[in-house]
Amino acid sequence: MALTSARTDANRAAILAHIGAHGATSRADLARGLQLSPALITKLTRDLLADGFITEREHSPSRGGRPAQLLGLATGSFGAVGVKVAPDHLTLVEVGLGGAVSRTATEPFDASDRMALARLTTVVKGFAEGATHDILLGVGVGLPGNVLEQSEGIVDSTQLGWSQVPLGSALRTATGLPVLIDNNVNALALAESVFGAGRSRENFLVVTIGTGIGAGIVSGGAIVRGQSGNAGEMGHLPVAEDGPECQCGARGCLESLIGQSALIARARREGIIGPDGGIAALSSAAASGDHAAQAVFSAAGHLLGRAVAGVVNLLDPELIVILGEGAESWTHWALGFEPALRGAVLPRQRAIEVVVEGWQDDRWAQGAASLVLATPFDVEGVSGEQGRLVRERLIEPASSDAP
Amino acid sequence: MALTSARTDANRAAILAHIGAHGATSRADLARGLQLSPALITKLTRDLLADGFITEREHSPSRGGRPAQLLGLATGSFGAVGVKVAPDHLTLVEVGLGGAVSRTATEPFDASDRMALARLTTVVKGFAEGATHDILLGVGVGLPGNVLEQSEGIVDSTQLGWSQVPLGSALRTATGLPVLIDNNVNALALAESVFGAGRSRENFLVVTIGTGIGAGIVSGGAIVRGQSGNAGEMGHLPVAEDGPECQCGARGCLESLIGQSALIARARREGIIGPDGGIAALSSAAASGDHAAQAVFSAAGHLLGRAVAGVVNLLDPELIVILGEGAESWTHWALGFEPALRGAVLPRQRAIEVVVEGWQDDRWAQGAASLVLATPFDVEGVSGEQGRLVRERLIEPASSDAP
DNA sequence: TAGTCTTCGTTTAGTCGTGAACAAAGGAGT
DNA sequence: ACTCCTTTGTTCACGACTAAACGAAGACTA
Repeated sequence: MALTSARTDANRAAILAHIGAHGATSRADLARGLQLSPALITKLTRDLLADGFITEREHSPSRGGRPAQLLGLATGSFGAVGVKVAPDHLTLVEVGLGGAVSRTATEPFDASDRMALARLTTVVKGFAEGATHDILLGVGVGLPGNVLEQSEGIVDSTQLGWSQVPLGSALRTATGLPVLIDNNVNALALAESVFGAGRSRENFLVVTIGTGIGAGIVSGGAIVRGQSGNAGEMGHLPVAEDGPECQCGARGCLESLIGQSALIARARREGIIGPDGGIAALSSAAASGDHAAQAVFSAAGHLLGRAVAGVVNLLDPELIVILGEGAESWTHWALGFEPALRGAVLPRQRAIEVVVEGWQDDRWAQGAASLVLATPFDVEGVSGEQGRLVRERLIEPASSDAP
Repeated sequence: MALTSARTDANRAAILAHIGAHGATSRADLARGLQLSPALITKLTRDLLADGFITEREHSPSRGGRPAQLLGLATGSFGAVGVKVAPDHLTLVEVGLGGAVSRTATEPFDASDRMALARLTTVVKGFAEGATHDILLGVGVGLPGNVLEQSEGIVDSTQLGWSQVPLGSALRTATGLPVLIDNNVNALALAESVFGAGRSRENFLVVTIGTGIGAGIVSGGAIVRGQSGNAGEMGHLPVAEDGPECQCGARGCLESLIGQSALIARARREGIIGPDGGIAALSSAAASGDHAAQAVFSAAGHLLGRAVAGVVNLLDPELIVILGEGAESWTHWALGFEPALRGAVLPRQRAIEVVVEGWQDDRWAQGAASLVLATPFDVEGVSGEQGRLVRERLIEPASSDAP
């Protein structure tokens, strides 16, 4: 290893992450993309080349001047693990620096079990040990709940029935890797921001349709977390003055009207599905042309559209990304959603872009992994101690000293 | 002037601004407050002392160690002008670095007049010429509308009937000062963040009750502006499915139900005020005990409370500041607002702090002035070219070269 | 076939900022 | 009085970063 100081060099990490995210890049583009001087890029890339983290590739054709020499990541080097924690299963992925998924796994899981934490650490440890990348930068975890202490990774989640669970430290000792934990919608928003439809967008909204309705808010390029990390609770926007009582205690919350259980209840009441039928039955009924089933979705879409319109008016985003298990039946949601959104939004926003992402279950896990991959971009060390550890691994992977 | 390079030194400006905002400060506190090393503080304060911008004051009593030497601003130095533009009048203030108002003026104004721009520049120029501070750092303007180009200061405002008005360049040439323009609610939120109830708060909401309903959103210490600077349009949250048609074209917007004209219309319909009565009549009726008038306000408060609850659930702030001409009758609004807010908000937010600020008309103008005073804090040069000019004036006020 | 232009990358000299060690100035216990 | 502790402020050596000048390598022009 070069004799650079042992301290974390954020810019070295930023260069590697940039190349990982954008592919092979010239020094000049790095300087522009990272807002650093060409001089510094020269120095840092020289070190990175000497240390074997990057290699010189072909020259890109000249655009009128000296042709650029591309720099690519040394192959097979860095990866990260992402874990999605759901009440009844775990989804794990391994991704490369560019966000590409190289390996996935799904494991049964019971979050309410007494041994849930032990089970989780075992599964993650086993998965991490089979890594296809030389170096894992860390483990990202997304879960329906919020993180009380980022540094310690203590977690609260009503959906999982967890209270003050020291998930972070448990995973850290089990794997020996830095662990970053966040709300799953925030993780998804981050993934969209770095790799997805939100790339190079500074202000957008990620709306998730699952059992409930969630929102990830990206404003000015940063995820809006709020005071205690609970921002994004779109499901509890009050939309109907005298609506049904919601779990949260209030009346007329969005979720109490168009959450999964509300849709199922209505479908049962109207005899569209049997008294034991679930959301899958309702979806397939709609898919096979049942008008009543389609009406359930489009009515929900209408309400969602009006609610999203309000949020759009409030936050002025340039893009809405719609995602989640519920988006499977989006064609039918859209019938109500589109006119309601366009009709209730302020005139200048009438043409706002809406992207519906095809649903893959490992997407959430990929989002969790991007918690790790995005840390090098964190200027302000939002990710704290664990983020610093990730950056350190990016520079001195194995604490090896000799060259 | 010292032989420091002519380029803008953000940290010098930050030191001056910090002392201005917090009063005389020790070097050690500066280092902590500005997140700079004591070594750098020593160097920079030495220069600032030599240049006569700050002076050494008394020692503060020891707290167990060496007593701190306080540094204060050289008296009578820096100020800024704030202008609030309303359809029918202008409010101007001159404030010191700490935000204290030293001079105010109100001028009649007709925004729809052909000569409005000329009138505005004349008034501002005259006001700036009577400055009580040695050096004016710049002019801040708050108006109901949005700024298309910060650098050029081109302004759109439906409320003022302005389209693409080059307000910034006009004021700049008239006064020779840097000019910063922003939406008035954003300016207010900034003022709250720097000098008001939001000081040292990272996430809060400013709700304004005027002719319409506005919101300023501060998240992570920064003002949420959205893609095109139009964030904060809380008045157009859809709240009633089949509400009256709003100016914006949609149905059931919050503003169409509890905006000033809606309240007046209802009061007239119910005979609380005469067919020519305005909001003042309604307010005084409520103040003098008219139960029907009070009911109008509390019903509006109920709707506002539910809407704010939704925003609180969405953004997870720690504080709500309520402000505006309409807040005069807040005692009656509160009757509906408080239970609606506490009832519709998620349990963990039930005790969220609500601050109602006494109304002074020059508060908006003070907010506008804080656009200028806050620029030194801008790390990322959000305020752009004009912000840079403000910082330059903070360091080399009069372009004088000899010491 | 030069000459000019554009873009890329490197070198050099100097500025900005930090950590660490240290001097200064008081309080508190013995 | 003496020592120990805490906090303040300074000095010094060093790393991070940049601006500016320059060399390199192609395209375009005439």
